Amino acid sequence: MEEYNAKELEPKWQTYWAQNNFFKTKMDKSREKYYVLEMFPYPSGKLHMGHMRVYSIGDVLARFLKMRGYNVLHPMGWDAFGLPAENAAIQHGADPAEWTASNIAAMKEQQNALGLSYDWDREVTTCSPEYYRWNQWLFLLFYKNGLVYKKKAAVNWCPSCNTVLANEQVVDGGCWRCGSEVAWKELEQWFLKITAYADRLLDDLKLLEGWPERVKIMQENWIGRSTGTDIVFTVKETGDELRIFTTRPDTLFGVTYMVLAPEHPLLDKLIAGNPQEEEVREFVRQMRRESEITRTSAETEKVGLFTGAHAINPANGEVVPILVGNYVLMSYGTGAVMGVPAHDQRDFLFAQKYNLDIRVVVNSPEKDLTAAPLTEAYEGSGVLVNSGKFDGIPNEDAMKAITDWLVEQGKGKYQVRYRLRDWLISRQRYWGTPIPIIYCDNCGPAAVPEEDLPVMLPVGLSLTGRRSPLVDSADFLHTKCPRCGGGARRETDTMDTFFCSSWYFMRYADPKQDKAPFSKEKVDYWLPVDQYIGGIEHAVLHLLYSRFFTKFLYDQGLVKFQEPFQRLLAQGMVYKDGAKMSKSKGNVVTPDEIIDRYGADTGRLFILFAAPPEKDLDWSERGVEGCHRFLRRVWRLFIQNLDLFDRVGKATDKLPSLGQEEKELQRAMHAAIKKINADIEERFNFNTAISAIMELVNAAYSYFNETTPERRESFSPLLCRVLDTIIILLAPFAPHISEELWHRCGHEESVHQQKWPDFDPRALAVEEAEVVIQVNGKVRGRILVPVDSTEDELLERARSNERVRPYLEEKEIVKTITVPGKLVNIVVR
RNA sequence: GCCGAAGUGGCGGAAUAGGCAGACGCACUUGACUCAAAAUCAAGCGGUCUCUGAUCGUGUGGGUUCGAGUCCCACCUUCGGCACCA
Repeated sequence: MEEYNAKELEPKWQTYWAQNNFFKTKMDKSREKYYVLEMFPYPSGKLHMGHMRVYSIGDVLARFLKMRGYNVLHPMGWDAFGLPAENAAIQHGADPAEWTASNIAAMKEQQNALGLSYDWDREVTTCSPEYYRWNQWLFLLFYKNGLVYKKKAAVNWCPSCNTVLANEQVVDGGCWRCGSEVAWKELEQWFLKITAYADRLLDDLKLLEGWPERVKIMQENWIGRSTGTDIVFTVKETGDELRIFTTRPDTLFGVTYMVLAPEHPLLDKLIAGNPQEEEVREFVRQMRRESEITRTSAETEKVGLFTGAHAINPANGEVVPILVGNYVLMSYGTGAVMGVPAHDQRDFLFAQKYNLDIRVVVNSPEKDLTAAPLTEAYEGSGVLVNSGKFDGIPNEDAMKAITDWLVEQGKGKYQVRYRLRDWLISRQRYWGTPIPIIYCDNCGPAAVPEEDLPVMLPVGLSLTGRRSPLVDSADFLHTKCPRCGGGARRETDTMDTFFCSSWYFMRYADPKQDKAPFSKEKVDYWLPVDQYIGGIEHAVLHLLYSRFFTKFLYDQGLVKFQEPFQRLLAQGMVYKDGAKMSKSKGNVVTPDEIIDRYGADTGRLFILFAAPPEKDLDWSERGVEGCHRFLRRVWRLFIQNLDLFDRVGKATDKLPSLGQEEKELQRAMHAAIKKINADIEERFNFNTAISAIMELVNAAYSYFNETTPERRESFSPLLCRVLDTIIILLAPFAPHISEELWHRCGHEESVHQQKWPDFDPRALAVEEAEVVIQVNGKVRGRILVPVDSTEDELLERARSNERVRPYLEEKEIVKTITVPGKLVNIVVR
């Protein structure tokens, strides 16, 4: 018998699909669309198992939905700007553009070898001028709307990548890409005002019903909204206003000191001429050397220094010392805080250390806190004391009462603050989208006029690794001022690559458009993405930025949707031997190896069968072999029974009425269809969908073992239907073997163009069902009963069952519970 | 410390609305075929015991219920996120 040979048949069908333009997608307003998207990769040149997993998931969905009748958009592209290309250039003298292009070609070949159903006509490559031109266009749109600004700020600097990083790109104090410890640098940088959208980014998380809860919570934490009050204190010595933010305005009368961030603008003036001046200056210098990350880590001890100045509490006129402290951040709130040691544990420890006053202003309902010195801060609720006219008010009410009172006097206002900071988008690197800004000594910074876009990234520069070659490229640097026409120079910073990936999913709708980023009509039809699939590592990077872009484009009237991704699937990681695959551990298995040894179908099947998509997966060579064995088993089932298919059409009209075995097989088929539909559509549980196909194949084998060839021949139309259905059900998971067997069975057109089957509830209906009999909740017997039995009949049969009877003897039946068609429970005493 | 997810056979995992715990697969055991092996096919496969049956069993301890892997309370362990955000 002919053996299953994946190596031979897989390339054959890949070519067939490509030549017949199987995966080309056209806009068709008469049909319902479905947009399936996997996060596009960085073209590193090599596909790893994580890629294989995410693409396999997406491909099953795309193929399944296509067979369900949707007009499916399933594109692929390249997040092609970024550091590795540039580093390869520095280390091996490669040309970043060529290096990237050859990596793309290599990866695309691997993707095609996996049998992925992409519409390659829509391929998007972010490092091509046709794409990054629209990055620049969008940058200018943000700029015109006041959402891009340049400011000098202390920013995260990765010494190894030689560039700045956004807050989201600092992970545990290190660079997200290379892990190097991030330093602190004062630089003038471009920022995107994502904080202007903080509220909407937070509130609209509620709309994302198809997102995993954990991702939404991560974004919520990252945005970190707190509502409170801004309160204005007065500096006693200078009369300056000192503004702080607090979420506990009810404790205002308990303030015993104030603390400023080392970078606070008032500090210089406050210490001038004081005995503490030099000491404070030294402290500030020291703080500026440390990054915000190390300075504010939980392990770092709080340090404070008296400035010599004092503040006047607007509530009671009290004079309290002003300190400077390492733990106060200039980048959050106003860069200054009030200290209430009695009601904040951090303040309490700080006050103990520096011997500052501790005054109770919220009394505990359980214990009078004013009686003895506190041993820890009281952060709970209670009634106000030592708070003038607010004494006796519950502290929750006092928050509003005190704030209202401050507002009346012009000493405060309600305020909402966020942990989220503006997105730093400039990078001091070469391989990225040039920021379209021109600096003129006479006119200042100016936007590059739209008709001059794209600002081309020059090629053929030599890269030294010391600094961006754009800085040294006279051709690039020197230009004319768009306002006065005089000599001017270009911005040499490029954009963070996350800028590119924040809208690429819209470009797929209209990838060749050269008048705009995309045509409204096409984006209106295809977007939003119905199902997005990717790694959890982008929970607050790409996924937050893309939501921000979408909301901005919505405000500009360019798109009609406010959220880019309807449903999100965060797929788990691929492990082997309990550890992440890595070269150093020597536990790497590559998609290439698997395709070579077993074929793409086996690899896809294993990766989908071994675990549900959102869970981590442990790679198992034995498991892969098991899946390969299953495909061979399917292969044999068909190849050995091809003669059945020859008879189709001849005997259809005189099919004898079905025997018990045929009915069972038919029921097994409909049960499998029902389960698989639910598993794919509602739950993404591909692992159980595949096990349902296995069960159906097992049922078919059982039938073939139990019946004679003559009998099978007389039922061949039914058997053909069952076998056809097996191929169709298998097609999204293992597309090549399915196509091969489909054609071998005598079909002309592709299996992937078949209509997906629906189950027939009538075929699923059974005449008799097995019912479990319990006595006091324990299974004591099973009976086969007609499904239309009444409750009384059921009970009677249960009671008289010989296995059950002994448990009922000399007992009183207290109660019975029946679940129709399933179970009877008799409660006895 | 705070927030979240998870904990089921030797292993990956299943049990979708509180109703037969362990589907499907792997590994293993036995048998058939074979000179033999591989492949394939068939059967078995949670623990314990007095083994045609009984009993225990879903991280631990309690609870709700006729009935709990599933719901509630407390705890343990593992993983992930946040971590002086005022």
